[in-house]
Amino acid sequence: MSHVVAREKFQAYLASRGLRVTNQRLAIFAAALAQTEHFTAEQLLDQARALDDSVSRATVYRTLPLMTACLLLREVDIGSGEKFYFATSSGATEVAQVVCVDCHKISEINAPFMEWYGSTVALKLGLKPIAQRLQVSAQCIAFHTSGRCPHHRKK
Amino acid sequence: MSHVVAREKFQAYLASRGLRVTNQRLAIFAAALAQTEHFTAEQLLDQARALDDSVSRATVYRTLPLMTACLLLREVDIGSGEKFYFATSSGATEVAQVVCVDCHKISEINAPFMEWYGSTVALKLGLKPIAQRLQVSAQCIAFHTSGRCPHHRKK
DNA sequence: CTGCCTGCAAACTCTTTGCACGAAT
DNA sequence: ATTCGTGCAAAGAGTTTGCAGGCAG
Repeated sequence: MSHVVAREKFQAYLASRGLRVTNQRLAIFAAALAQTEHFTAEQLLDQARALDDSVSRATVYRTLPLMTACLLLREVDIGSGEKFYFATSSGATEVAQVVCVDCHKISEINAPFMEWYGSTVALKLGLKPIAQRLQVSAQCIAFHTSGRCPHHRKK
Repeated sequence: MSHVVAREKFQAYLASRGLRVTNQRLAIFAAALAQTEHFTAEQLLDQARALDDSVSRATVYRTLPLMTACLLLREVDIGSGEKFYFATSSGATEVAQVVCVDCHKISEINAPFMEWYGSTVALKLGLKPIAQRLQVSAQCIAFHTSGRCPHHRKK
């Protein structure tokens, strides 16, 4: 989805809810879409401040739910204490995450029959499936052989 | 796995690590295995205190990793802020969780090909798969039709 | 103008940790 | 005796929220 189309989608969502289009929300939106990897609220705050230094942490936390609600962002919780976010790419509706146990880098992959699986299994239990998530923990081959991961992060 | 077998497994694990078998650890162990649903650290603290009122919150948090390390408990993170635990039932190695979006009740189901899926997908990316988790969010049928869920929890 | 938005800082939740006492081996 | 375990309370991390002033519509 192009940046322009995404921005229209965001503004349309705000308008439909009677919410205002502020500079802070636009800066956070732009920073979020500019990321090439999964990011945390704190990382987004840094990036958004580079565009508009008046952006506060509170507004980032208040804007993230808006962007996930209109499907511009996907929230990913890998159980590490902090949540990650990533721009919803083109039409990929069924994705799973692969998390490197060493550097914690998150990759997304298509997971074709995940939805079918959730439906089958939930219906068997008398439930109406809403969503499903699949996460795979793995080691980079590089890490497995050399003991070091090429994408090491600080934390 | 019977209670007795499980306790032997726990004690063997402690012994193998040079850790001591204390009344508090045994109370926490017994309380954990007595649960019929997924539980939080706080709920376990209450139950363990019913068996031994000297058990502290810190010891619960220090004992949970021991019980998960020796595979007596499974840790389940549904992204709600707090972690849940559940006794590892008989031989079920491949399980997925179904979480009711209304009451947040967690059910476990067999997920036969989950491991195969993780392996396939991770290898395709040049990764060595370690573990995978699949979670399905769903509505109880009762909730879907009547708007109320039979297992409503307070929080 | 009106009422939603914002930044700030304090509050909150869950979990971890430092310390001095206590108990298992 | 030694050494590990424990309770307590404070610290920590991430996120949410109350409030008074600010800005979009």
